[in-house]
Amino acid sequence: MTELEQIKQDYVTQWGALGSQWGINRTMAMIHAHLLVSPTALTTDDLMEALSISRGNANTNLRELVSWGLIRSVVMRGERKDYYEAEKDVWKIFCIVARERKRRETEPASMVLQDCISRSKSIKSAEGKELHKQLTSLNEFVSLANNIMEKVSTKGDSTIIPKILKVLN
Amino acid sequence: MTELEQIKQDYVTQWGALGSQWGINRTMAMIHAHLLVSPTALTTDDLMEALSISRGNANTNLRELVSWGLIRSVVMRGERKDYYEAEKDVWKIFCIVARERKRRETEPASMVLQDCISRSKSIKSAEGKELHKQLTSLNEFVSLANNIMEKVSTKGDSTIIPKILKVLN
DNA sequence: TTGTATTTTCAGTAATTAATGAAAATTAAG
DNA sequence: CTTAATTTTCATTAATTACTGAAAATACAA
Repeated sequence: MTELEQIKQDYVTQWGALGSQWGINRTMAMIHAHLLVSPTALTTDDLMEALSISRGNANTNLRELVSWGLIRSVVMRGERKDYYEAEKDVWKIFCIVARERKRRETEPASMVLQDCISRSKSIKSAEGKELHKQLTSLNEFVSLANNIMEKVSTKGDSTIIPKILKVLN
Repeated sequence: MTELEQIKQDYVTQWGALGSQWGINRTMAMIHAHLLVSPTALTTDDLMEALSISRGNANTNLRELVSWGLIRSVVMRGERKDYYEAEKDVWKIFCIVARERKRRETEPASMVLQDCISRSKSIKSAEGKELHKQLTSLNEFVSLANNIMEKVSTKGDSTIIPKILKVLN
């Protein structure tokens, strides 16, 4: 194994280990990492061999990555196998992650809160009013995060971030 | 069970179910949700009873929530039991979440990338140069997210968010 | 200091998620 | 249309995470 291959393998392995901190499974993170640094689109067989995983596992996680929008299927003329490549533009990755975070985290949370807020609205007791107030306050935070991610993920302009950083400084 | 109690229970249960999407376990999310809407600080026994969980489970998750900074232990005069309360200021919650996301997600990811970037720097092949380039690009994205979360979590001023939203619009 | 209250720990169990590998289903080439 | 390549599915197993409950450790009151 060359130094290059060792570096690549370490990167993919460690990236995979971090996956579970991000709420995705290790294999999905490893596949993504591998495709991110691959100069060419790869087949299921390529990935099975590179990562020592089963065909079923590869298939499941490739489909999940496609649903995230982080990778796409590529048609290769003259080939019957599906090829996959990763989205490599870091700005686009950023938007995808923000969008998916919104979809999987802040939107469902806000829906739960809104339901409980509307149900608690008509409760007259002091305790009920306090619950209503607290849930409303919490929903403001969640909606705010939702709003920020919505805006970030729909901005087609990578110059937006320097502007945000300017405000922060 | 009153309507109020039903709403509270639904909120806690559903919040708990969302926890696994956020990378925390269901019980930890439920404890946090319960403390967030509790008018008073609560004991381990209170939580055990309210959420039907074991003492060991309660202890483990309370300690984890304390390490996140989302709850704190409260000294009650004349009481031997530990009481816990949640941080209820939504702006502070926002900062805590940003800080912990940074600590658990973007910082470790950036460390992995930086290590691999420095190791790939001396590789002369075209493939090595391409790997170096792609890892560097990816690290820019991760460092950017890191930077934003650093700034957000250390700003002691809740007026910063309207400014960010203004830039986004 | 003793006894009891309280918290923490941890061996073992339970629950959930991830993965395998072979069969079923689908697709494409001849 | 047939055959083979390829992908998807799914029953089962494996791995990982979460939880229990009792014992150990710690803290506090008398």
